Amino acid sequence: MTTINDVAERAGVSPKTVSRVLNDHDSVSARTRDRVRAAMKDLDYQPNAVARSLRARGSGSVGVLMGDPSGGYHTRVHHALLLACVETGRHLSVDLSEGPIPGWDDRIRAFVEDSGIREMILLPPECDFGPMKALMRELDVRCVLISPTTPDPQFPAFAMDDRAAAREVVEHLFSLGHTRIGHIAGHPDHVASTLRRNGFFEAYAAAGLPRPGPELIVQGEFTFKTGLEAARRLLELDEPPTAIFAANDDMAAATCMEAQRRGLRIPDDLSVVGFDDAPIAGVIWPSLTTIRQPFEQMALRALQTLGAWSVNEGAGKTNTPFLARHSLVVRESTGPVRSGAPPRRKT
Amino acid sequence: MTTINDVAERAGVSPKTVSRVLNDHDSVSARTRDRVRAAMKDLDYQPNAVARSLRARGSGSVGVLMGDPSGGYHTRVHHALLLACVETGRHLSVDLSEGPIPGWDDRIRAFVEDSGIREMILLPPECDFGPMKALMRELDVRCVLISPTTPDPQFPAFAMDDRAAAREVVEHLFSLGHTRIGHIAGHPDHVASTLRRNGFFEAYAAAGLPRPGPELIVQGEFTFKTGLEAARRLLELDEPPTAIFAANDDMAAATCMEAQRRGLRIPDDLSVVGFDDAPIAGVIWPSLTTIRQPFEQMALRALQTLGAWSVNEGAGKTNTPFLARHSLVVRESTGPVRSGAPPRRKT
DNA sequence: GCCGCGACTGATAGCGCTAACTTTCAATAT
DNA sequence: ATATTGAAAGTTAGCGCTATCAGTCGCGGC
Repeated sequence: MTTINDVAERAGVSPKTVSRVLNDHDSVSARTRDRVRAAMKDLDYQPNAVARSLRARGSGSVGVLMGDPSGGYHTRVHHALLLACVETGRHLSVDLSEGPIPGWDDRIRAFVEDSGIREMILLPPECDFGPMKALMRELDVRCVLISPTTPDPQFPAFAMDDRAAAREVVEHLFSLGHTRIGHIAGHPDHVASTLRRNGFFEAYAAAGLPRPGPELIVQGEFTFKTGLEAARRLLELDEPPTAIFAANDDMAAATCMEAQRRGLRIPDDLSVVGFDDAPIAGVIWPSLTTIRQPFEQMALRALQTLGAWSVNEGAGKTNTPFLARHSLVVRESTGPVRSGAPPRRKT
Repeated sequence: MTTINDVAERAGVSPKTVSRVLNDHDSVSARTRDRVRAAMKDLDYQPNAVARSLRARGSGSVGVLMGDPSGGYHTRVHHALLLACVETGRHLSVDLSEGPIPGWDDRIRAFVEDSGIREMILLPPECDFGPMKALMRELDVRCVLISPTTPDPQFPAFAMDDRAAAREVVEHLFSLGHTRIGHIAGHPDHVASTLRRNGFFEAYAAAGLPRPGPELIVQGEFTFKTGLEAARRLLELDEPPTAIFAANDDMAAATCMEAQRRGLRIPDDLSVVGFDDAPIAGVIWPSLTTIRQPFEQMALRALQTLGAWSVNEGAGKTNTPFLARHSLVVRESTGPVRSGAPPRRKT
């Protein structure tokens, strides 16, 4: 292993000067700098990040806490974070978060100290957990929040605009001629559910159409099973909707399955839209029209914010999260409303 | 921040003695040890892992490379690894692996050196990538392989017994009275596909039943879409199978959807079995009977092997991977064969 | 011609921890 | 009682890097 001393010796300068070159510090004459650079290249020198961390009291890694990945949400954020880390030249340290079980704080403390973490990304649900945020402040770890339920003036936050996205979904369906649209709402405990439902209504209001009746709004819980039941209720209405907007992809997939079980063809007899662009959306048949959450953008902005922290201490901390730009992904599950013959029904 | 010196001073001993207590080294008298322990507790002392890493030339973190998570495979391994890390008191550093693009080796090198990684888990497809393994040896990083296609005598490997698992699936179906079973094979490039199909045949041989004809074996590619097409071909046979064993859960889910579209009820008219216990398996309706891959066990054994490396240098390196114990998860998609009326068909 | 100034560089001392070596000292052997 | 142990503790010297402070050197102003 070549050290800074080897480089110094070869370049005929002191180690400190090499260090200066490494960090673009102070004033180093062009000639010396070139000589040092050459020596580094000759010796194939790689600065030892661990030694640096010791001095600097903190590695260049960002920490992130991951919970149960089955929802797919964490997985996608995780991937986006990895991409963002590549972009910003960092590395990612991951620890398991198992909720506020006894001793959770000691584990986090150990995680932060062992990994030399000075920056952390907090995802749901940790980003809304007060004691966690307090611990971060105590450990003097810079934090950003991703999709918090309630923003915190102490930390910058990044989220997407659920309301606007839902509105776009409905406008897309309007443009295909649908006006009788059912909505399968998400779990009542999640703000996202409310925002998406509000967006749904808002689109109607903006288009000057009458607000859909309560029979067209069915409560789900983000799961496939509740989606199945909700779809059943919508499709058994005397006047069933020609399109269904589910608050996530699992429920949308369930809707497709239930509809197909009843002999309806998608999108000819029924259009279906999901939300999230979860893996299932691209994989089932017909593939789902859905909203792609802008994970990549949120992750990149989050890391950039952390990087710029020292420069403008406290900038970006605000009550309103930065809203990243989502996109509507139109796939096979939506099509023009079939005028004329009403959808075949089959009990 | 309290250091080892603070503890030493408080306990009235030298720093080295504190270090000895910390690492259970050498001989320290019980009285001194207790005194040091007390001092550590009093001062709420946490050893600085970064400083340790500097001396020890390597942190306590394990590295893992993650690719595209959409298949769900990486996600589940990742979660299992986190659990195993908690168990073995380690931390996980993750980097993105984007295949052999130019400069991949420099990135890996930087990852290993920046994070002070001396241990690494190689997942598919990296675990079969020769240059990657060569780089690991060059960097003197201890590696274990998870589910390699071809084992490598240089590194311990952990996998599951695909053949035996497939056989169990078929035996489960036998026990429900099914004898005419269709198989949707996986992507021909994956060994797992071959192993699972071999297990399928083996069960017939072991039961003394005639080997199923070629019309009952349909090639898929592990995707939902190919599963749909394969299921269609099986269900349109003149004498359709009463059960279908798909080589993964996506294709099994597709089979369910296709069957339901044709008016077949699951499991009354058709039993379906998947493989992997992917998230989709528990989420769709009916939930899938499937094989649970023993990720947790593989991950734990992998980390334990890394931990025991120094003790018995080279132990565990063998040509045959350690086979972790899978399990058959019986859910709602399998049931006894309906004797009497043949399944209703609907074109 | 000497002083002082600024640009550049080097010696030194750690960051917190541990390995190798040395010292201390009580218990035993002679 | 003295030599001989060896367990128990301390001393010293770094791991690789960087901050502090103290130089060195050339150059213009008085």
